[in-house]
Amino acid sequence: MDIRFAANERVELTFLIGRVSRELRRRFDIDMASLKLTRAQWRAMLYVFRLKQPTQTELAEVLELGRASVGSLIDQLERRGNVARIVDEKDRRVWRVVPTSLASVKWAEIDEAGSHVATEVFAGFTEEDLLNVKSYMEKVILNLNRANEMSAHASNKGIANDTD
Amino acid sequence: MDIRFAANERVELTFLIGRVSRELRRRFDIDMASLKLTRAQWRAMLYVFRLKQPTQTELAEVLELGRASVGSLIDQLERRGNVARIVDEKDRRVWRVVPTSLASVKWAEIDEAGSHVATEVFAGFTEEDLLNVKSYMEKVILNLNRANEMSAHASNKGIANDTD
DNA sequence: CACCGATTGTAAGCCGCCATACTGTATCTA
DNA sequence: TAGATACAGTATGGCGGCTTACAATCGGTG
Repeated sequence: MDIRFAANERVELTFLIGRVSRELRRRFDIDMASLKLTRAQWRAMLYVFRLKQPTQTELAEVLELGRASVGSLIDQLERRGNVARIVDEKDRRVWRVVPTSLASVKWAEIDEAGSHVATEVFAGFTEEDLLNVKSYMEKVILNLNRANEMSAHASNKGIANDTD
Repeated sequence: MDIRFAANERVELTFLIGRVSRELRRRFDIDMASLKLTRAQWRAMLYVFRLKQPTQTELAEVLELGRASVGSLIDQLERRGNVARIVDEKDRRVWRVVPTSLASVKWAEIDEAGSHVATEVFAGFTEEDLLNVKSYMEKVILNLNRANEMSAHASNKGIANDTD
């Protein structure tokens, strides 16, 4: 087998993944526009319902976002009447995030919108394909984590000089 | 085969792709920090070298970005001395983008940085795996395009009402 | 109790990307 | 030749996400 996947094509492949990600977000945003939600907001709502009164930090963890990002996401959702912040009795530092009754009523509809897009996006994929995609993506994440650890060590110990 | 990939899991899969994309960019950015380039800038440079004096619009096409995004990318690269804008003799509307001699000298090194990351990211992937990833991603793009066309038609003709 | 370190959330400012609206130039056509 | 139309690039402002720095609070330890 000849080298069809030279470094160059691997680079292109990372760009392709980026492109998929961007277009995916765009499609979600379009489909959810009628619900007045962006994909990021929709996703936050998803976990607000799942977690039952999560703190913002808890949300940040499951969403894999920074606390600051989640904070502004909640701001948006609060302004539009989708969630409310309620105080925690036991810890005055934290806000607990809850859906408004309005959002609860509309949730079935909102949830449906997500399923619709996801089904559309993977049209023609078999179960096996989906599992493959998942495991490929997870493997990339693992490789990235390993790389991050390595560069962290290198800078800690002053090893570095890989490209010099 | 039971339904392991319900709509819910398909949604999660789109999130996973987004996460991969974000972490990919982060890793590129870290590796290229020593070269004073972000991934987006690096990528623009790649095509500046490949295309030989492209216009900004041509760059926008190959990069699959909007013209405005490319404009500001070129601004950054120009400020840091990586590219220059030269006038087109035949059409006074356009700028042709060329690498500076400084960038040309460093290009081999810069190019290497990209290969390094891409190799790291796909460590443990066989040729077949890489081809699979590529074709899965392309299929998603196709599905997205089809969805976009459909919703465009629907809104043109006032059909819509898919989710109602 | 007093203090110190860890933790929650906010503020400010950056990057990457987008869409929209605008300027200036080119080109086609009457 | 004038006027409409198309096209290149810029300006502006928005979203999504990040980092860094900070205030308030909690919790442990002396």
